[in-house]
Amino acid sequence: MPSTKATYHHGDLRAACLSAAMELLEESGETALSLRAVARRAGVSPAAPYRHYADREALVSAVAALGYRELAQRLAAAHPSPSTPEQLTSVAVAYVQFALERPALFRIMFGEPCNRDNEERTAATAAVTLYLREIVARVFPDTDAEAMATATWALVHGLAFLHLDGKLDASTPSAVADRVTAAIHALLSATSHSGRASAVLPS
Amino acid sequence: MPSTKATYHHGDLRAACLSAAMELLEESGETALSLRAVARRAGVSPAAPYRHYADREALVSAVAALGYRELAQRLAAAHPSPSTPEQLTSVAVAYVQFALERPALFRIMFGEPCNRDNEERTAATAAVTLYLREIVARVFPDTDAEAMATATWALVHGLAFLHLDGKLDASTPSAVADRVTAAIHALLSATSHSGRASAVLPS
DNA sequence: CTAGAATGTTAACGGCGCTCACATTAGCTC
DNA sequence: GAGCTAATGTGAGCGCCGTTAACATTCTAG
Repeated sequence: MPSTKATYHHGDLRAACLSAAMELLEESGETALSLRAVARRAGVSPAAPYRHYADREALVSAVAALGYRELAQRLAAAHPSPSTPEQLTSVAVAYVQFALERPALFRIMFGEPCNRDNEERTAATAAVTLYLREIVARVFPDTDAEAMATATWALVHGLAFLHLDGKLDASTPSAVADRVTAAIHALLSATSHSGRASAVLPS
Repeated sequence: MPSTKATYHHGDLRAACLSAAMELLEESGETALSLRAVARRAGVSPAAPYRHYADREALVSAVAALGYRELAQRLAAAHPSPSTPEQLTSVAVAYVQFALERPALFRIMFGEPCNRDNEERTAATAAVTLYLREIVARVFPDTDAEAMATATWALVHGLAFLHLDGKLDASTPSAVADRVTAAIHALLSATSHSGRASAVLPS
């Protein structure tokens, strides 16, 4: 018998709402997250979550924060501490795959008009930023770390969104991986050739 | 007296809905587009738009398509036919500024789970894709045009979204422009293995 | 002129976010 | 343990939303 049930008080509804929300996001591919659905899933009345989350935005921010942590895990799993462009590329592929495998979560993390002053959320994104900057500084030691980190994040983030929106074909994971790799490679090799804009060098 | 009013039939409700939607998007910075609000703005009953749009998605797609056209105009205004990295950068800045000046529209264009098979929408994005590839092929003649076009679009698109979501500071337009420029230059001057990163672009 | 297509209105359904009054319980104090 | 208080749940209800169905008005073709 589950000790957390059959009682008027739920036990830990706050956490239960969070995992219910995660479940719903995994199941229903693209539909928006509804507080009432979360309450239903948690086996609780529609008003109950409001004891733990000020409003829908608060729940969404908590979900997003959790999403950032899971994304960080996923990236670290792709490569613990990349130090070459190839390794960085594998991290980039992992980023895009995360977005494609969990589109609803990714959209909540980045797609919604967000609450800037939610501390949990900003803290989680700050962690991602830091992690990324560290990696970039290691892979490209002789560049402006901040600008380079911004650029790579934006590049990868943009690739994720364009695939997510169907602007780029995302039918098979390997095709996506190839495209991401090709895009990064193209950008990184652009300079050596176009150091002077008018110089057309043989490839 | 306005000839288009005071009659039972509206005249051109389809177009009126579109422009009403645009107005609402400009006014209410970030709130979602509601079909009922559009109907109110057009001075018509809540059910009337359904004679011209199958559902909310259809209206949203039409708005998005119009947004793509306006974005294309805006990019062309930044530079009619860029052929150097600097000129391309100015187009990139225009892209990000468009996103920041019209966040609600931009979110509708890219942020919503979109209807892949809406022809108007796909046609408009195809136009953007083509335009971009053409530019990129001109600026970087000796690279794989498709990969490079994908990469630059993703980079710029990612920059736009990260600013939009507050992941990057977007308080002043000039700061944004500087960051975009710096990011692009950082990427273009980053050479992985072949070392020399200091070969910056001719200014 | 008239029939029917096109385009509008009104009313209604269910789902949503959210609030308020109320019920139940947990935990602290004595 | 008994009793008070705060925390946490329920239920009813508000207004908004998307959407549909039945009905009204107007345009247009024959």
